[in-house]
Amino acid sequence: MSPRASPSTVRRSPRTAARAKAAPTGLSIAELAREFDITPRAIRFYEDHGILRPARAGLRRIYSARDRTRLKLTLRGKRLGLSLQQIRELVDMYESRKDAQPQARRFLAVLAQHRAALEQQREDIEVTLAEIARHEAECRRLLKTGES
Amino acid sequence: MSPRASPSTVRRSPRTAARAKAAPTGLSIAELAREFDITPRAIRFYEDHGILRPARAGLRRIYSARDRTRLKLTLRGKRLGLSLQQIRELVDMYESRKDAQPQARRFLAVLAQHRAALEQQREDIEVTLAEIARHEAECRRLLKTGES
DNA sequence: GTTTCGCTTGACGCGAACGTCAACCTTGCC
DNA sequence: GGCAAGGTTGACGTTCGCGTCAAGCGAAAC
Repeated sequence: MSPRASPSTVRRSPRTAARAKAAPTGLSIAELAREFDITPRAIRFYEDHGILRPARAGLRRIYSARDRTRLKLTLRGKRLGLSLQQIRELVDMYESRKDAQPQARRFLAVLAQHRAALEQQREDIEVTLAEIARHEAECRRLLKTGES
Repeated sequence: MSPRASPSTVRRSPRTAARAKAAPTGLSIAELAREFDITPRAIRFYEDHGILRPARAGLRRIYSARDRTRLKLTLRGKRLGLSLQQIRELVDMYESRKDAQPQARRFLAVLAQHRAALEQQREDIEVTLAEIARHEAECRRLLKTGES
């Protein structure tokens, strides 16, 4: 495990801490990057693709709790193999008002698709884990019989 | 769902069928491609990266049942987000003799790593599926209350 | 005032995983 | 012999997801 900084352990440099006195809720890009163990470049890249829309103080980006949540969802999506486009669709929907009927119906359709994909993936994982278990057992058996 | 050909439904063109009379076990690249719903180019690409090593009849590639298995593992690995390098490592190990102790130990280490990754991924999937269920319920609730 | 730190916007580079196109070679049928 | 179907090897193009400079800016520290 790489030493990831927990949310409560976001290191602020002296400079940054001083500057953020009046806004304890907003994170700088570097702080956010450290918290999730990614590079600022990646975060800007996600913004370029419409996934994040941080507030600005002049030019500098300020990340809210909402942005943090979206980023968290983004990284989980990546671990599951989704493309940034798909991720954008999903997080947009998660936050969209679902009170309009056509929106809600479309939402349900997309959710159903993703659910199907995820269930397929879970199946793949179960099968692979079972295979791994078999190989591990076989391996250990061979190691034992081979010993003195 | 796209109309995938089942293994028992591998269409052979008249020409190909005639040519394969004497070797019912070997598949041509196009046949294999159809069976798994990928392009021949992809299959050759996997060969370039050491994942497949089909026999040859002259220049033409002939795929055995073993090759089919490796390809199947490959595609499952891809669905799980593995790189072709990782996939090669895995399928090589799956087929390697595990009777030599150092090999077996290394094998166990790699397996443990992959298992950890897969378990993390399964966790991600469970969480996401739960979220999806919540959103679906919410959505349907809103649709109902909104109706007449 | 100037240096420094953290950040900004381009712009180009890159590896992975193929798609696509060109040119050529066999095999088998007419 | 001729022709088409299927296959072969390059070689270059493309998309995705960033990495890596380069040049500049604004606020703080000296």
